[in-house]
Amino acid sequence: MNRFQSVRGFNDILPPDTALWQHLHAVAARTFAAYGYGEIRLPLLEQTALFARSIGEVTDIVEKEMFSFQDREGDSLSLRPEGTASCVRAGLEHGLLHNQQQRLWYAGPMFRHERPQAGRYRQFHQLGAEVFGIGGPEVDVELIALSARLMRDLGLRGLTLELNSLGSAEARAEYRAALVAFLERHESALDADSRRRLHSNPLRVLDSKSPQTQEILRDAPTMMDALDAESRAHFEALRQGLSDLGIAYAINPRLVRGLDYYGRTVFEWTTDALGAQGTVCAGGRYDGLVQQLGGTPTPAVGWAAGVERLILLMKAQQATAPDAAPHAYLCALGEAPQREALRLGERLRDALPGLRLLVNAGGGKLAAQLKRADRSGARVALILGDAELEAASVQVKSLRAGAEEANGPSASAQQRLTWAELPAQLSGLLHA
RNA sequence: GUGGACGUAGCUCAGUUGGUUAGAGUCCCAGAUUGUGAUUCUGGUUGUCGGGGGUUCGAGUCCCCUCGUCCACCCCA
Repeated sequence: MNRFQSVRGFNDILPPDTALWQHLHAVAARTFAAYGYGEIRLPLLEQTALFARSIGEVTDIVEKEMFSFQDREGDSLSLRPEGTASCVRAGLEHGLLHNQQQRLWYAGPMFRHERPQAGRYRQFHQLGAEVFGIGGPEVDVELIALSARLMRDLGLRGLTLELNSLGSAEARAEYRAALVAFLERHESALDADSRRRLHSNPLRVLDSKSPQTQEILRDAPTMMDALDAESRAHFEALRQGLSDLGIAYAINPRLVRGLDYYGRTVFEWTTDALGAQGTVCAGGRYDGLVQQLGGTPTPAVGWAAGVERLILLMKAQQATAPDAAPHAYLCALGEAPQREALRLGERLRDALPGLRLLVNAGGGKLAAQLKRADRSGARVALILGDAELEAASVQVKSLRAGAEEANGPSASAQQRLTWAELPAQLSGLLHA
């Protein structure tokens, strides 16, 4: 028997995990709304050239990680590896960026052909925010504050905010030259990966994990020292703004980005609870990208968070999602009661919006039904047999007797109610 | 892409130096007890031992290939 398997790195998300995902999205939507951000929904497929132009031709993402293919017309298309490029493209295409300020957020799957690992998948999900048309450091502060609130409201703890500035394009070019000159003097002592990056993407040498390379970097020039006056002022204002809001941060002069479009502010929320995939949310300023994609110069900042990693952290820290178990479980004994149970169920749902009612559809003995009711997490079982049907009533039996049992053998509460009395009794469950 | 560990019932795992018909717990189902759900007892279902090939009289166990998971590198959210 040759059963199908899901494609490597493309995962199913099942209950009860989906409850965590729903909770995360609900909290995110609420948080973005609290800051006046509008949701933008973008396609999964774009022209390959869009990503090559925005992310950078020589980045690993574009060189070897995109799912690219030719469609029937021979156009080269790619599944999006990130959201910012599409967001800018859509903004330009619909005039959203024309002399305007925009606060946008998005959520959805992204695709990168990497070797899967915990917290790293080929289809993964990001939650992102982008602000266009505001160049001042206050927006950087706002975006970081938003991300901080989001993670706090998800119940996450122990995250570190790292901060750096990559300066203006000119300052960065000068710094890059200085860094390359420095590293070339120590080239023979660098690890192989760093030697390879020395000429393709020298800034990435800064976050090399090789201890030997980090040793050499101790004496390397830093971007901080090379900052242009304007970027320096921007960075100072950002630091001040974060302090004003009581948001703690650590300056990490080695913090760089893998995507080419970033400049000035860059930041990352990291954790040590997730092994090698410790970055949970990252972003920065990318004032040059809109122009690079054919628009007029437009300042922009944004960040993206890895949903799988947030979920992993929520689980590790036992963050809880709101209880989604049914409030009540309706057991029906026999044919006529079973038909009536479906009708009664509809009436109860009409009467009590928000009620989570599971009607047993499988039939079976009462003992078995009660067992299922118990397992479902419901707080009460409603029992409908022929006798009850006759009297237009049900027996209401409370489950979840764990607390009672601790206090000794108490007969669990059971009472008989008419259908008319039910809604009033059950409404208490909605607010318990 | 590189290196390493690991794949045995739905889940967690045991399976001795290769040796009959592959096991436990849990879950699920049925029955008994019970107060109609917990508990207890009895019985039952479930596996091409990830897949393919090889060595052998004989492979879950050894070898090769392959797929998958995990860890680190790499990359990044």
